[in-house]
Amino acid sequence: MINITLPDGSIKKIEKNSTAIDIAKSISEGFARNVISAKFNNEVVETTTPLTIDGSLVLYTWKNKEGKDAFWHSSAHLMAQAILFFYPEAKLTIGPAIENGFYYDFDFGEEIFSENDFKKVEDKMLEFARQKFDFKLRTIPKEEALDYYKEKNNIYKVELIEGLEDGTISFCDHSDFTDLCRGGHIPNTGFIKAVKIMSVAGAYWRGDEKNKQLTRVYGISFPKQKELKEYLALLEEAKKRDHRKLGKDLELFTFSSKVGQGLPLWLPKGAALRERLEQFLKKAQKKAGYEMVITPHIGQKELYVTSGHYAKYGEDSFQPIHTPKDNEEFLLKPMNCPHHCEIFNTKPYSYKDLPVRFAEFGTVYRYEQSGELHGLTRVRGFTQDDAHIFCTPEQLNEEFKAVIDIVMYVFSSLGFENFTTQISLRDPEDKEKYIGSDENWEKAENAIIQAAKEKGLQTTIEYGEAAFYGPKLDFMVKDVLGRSWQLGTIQVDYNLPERFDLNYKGSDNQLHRPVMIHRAPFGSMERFIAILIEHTGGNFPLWLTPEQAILLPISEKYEIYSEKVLNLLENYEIRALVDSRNEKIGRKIRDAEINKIPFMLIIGENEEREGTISVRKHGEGDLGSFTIEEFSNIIKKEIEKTLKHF
RNA sequence: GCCGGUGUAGCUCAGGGGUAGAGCGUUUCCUUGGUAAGGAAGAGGUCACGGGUUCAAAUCCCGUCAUUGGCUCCA
Repeated sequence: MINITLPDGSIKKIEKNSTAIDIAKSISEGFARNVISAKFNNEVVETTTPLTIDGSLVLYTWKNKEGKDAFWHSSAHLMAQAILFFYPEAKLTIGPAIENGFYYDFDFGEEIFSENDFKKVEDKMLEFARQKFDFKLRTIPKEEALDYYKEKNNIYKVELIEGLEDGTISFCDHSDFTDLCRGGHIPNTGFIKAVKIMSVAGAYWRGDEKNKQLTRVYGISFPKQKELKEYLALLEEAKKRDHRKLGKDLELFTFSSKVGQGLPLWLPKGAALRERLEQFLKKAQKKAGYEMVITPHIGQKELYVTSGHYAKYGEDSFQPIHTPKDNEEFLLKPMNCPHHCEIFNTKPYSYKDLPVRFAEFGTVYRYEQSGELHGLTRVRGFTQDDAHIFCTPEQLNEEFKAVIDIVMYVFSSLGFENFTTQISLRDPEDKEKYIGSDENWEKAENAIIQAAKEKGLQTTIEYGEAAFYGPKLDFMVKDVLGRSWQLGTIQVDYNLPERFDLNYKGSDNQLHRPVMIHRAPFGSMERFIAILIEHTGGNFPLWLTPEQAILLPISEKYEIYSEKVLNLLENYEIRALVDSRNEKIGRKIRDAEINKIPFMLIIGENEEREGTISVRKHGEGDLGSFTIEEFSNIIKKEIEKTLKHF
């Protein structure tokens, strides 16, 4: 007998060689039918693995993340089986579960696998699934494993096995399919009731561009057909909030192939919205002691040689602009920091002058690979809400925390609650990618970790995500399709001050190096607005939205009164417009609702007589009649709810 | 940059080797109305661009551009 401890602390005495499923059955038959994955002593085991020693066991169902992982990973095996059925020569590589579903990377050789092939693979997967093949894990000697894949000419599996310890190598079999696999499967294929191949894409072997490109097939599967339907419906809903679609519908921005890819054109409504965002931040920054500066869009190549940007990105940037005169080379600015360093350099500073904070909405240009461009979230020309703080080492901690406060203020004012904070550090394995001394890097990294801790931020640490000149604290937010984007960023930099030979005079009458903080709460106006569109679904906060109200006269007879109301609203600084189309009121309301205008003001005989407006709120309905002044108070109060003072 | 997909009216999309289609929008006229679509008539397209195959190409093939799902990259 062995003792198995369950998560609630209870201990089950059971026969040696019992399995996770056996233990689940001893709890309840119904529960056992739903158990699809298990962890024993904190390691993933098969639900059919015989347990031979005392230990703690956690059982998982579809409702747990661990259960889903096992389900989807097993589905990847099933998909590989189906694909081998049609493409026996395809070579297997890896097939993990991911956040939503799974993928499997294949080397199809000369064959092309495309969308047209999805249906037959799905059907074959379901056909196999229904046969309820058990997933069986077996450990085999390294030599045997290598021979098996060498025989099949599968260099990928051979490479994987060569990196493994003998004795830890296992294969998973189901039906006639077998695959190198470390385990974590559902009991049998019968649990998989619904499958969908989502997409196909190229993916480099081991994520390295220099390696061969494999074909990655993405799929998702569910224990019930209904859940698949719901998932697909959810995806459809998400697509409706896509900023590229809403940006077009709401006339915020556009692109022109004549202007060039990745170069957004802001339409009047979008430009006005962006302007309001800028004013909002400028106001907060002014209170926080920032000074605005303005710098040109180009700079001499030499500037970027000094900063180190040229050595790092020169080849992969927009190439230098040449003037009619010989030997003059200018670069489109990819960053504002070198310009700001030169502003700092225009006069001597005492420690009493610091910190100095230069802010600029600086438009920068970066040559992003064409395949990377994406709506407003990844573009070639964009505007950073940039600022650089030059301070003494002693001031660094306080300054950094003050910047965190601004970022949090920005995020809360715009209703971003689902963000994560990530500390991006150097890749300790690849220090060549970065400039500066180990000592300074350590100081900078510790400064960020310390400040984030003092501010109580729940951070994750990502190695290799730092900028080449310094580590960062990044604020990450997801878009509608679940992709993660960096918005706000705060960076500590000991390197550029050195490269630009920045200094200040200390109380000891000696020259010292300032520390530099780069920061952008929005990140870029383009990306921030893109994510804001997706998070709000186009229903922007009232203070930001293009039109706050629309006047809907019942008929032409009330147009004069409507114009009068419009003027009054303007006096209260309410952004409004009139729908004077020859349409019935129902139609005007419908269109205003679709256009996501927060308030609809209906104007007819009664209102003209009483000197009022009938107010209808977007998504909510009729609120009743109000005077213009009362209505302006409604707007004012609603704005105050979201827009706090910094 | 790489691997797939897509490109037809302002928008959303159907079609597909032989006269270019729908809904919405837009224009004009009728209607003057009370909280999510009033009626009628009209205008609108070198089917992304350039080559090729063919008696004939929007349709098939090749290339380019743009766009899109990934990969790589992201100062």
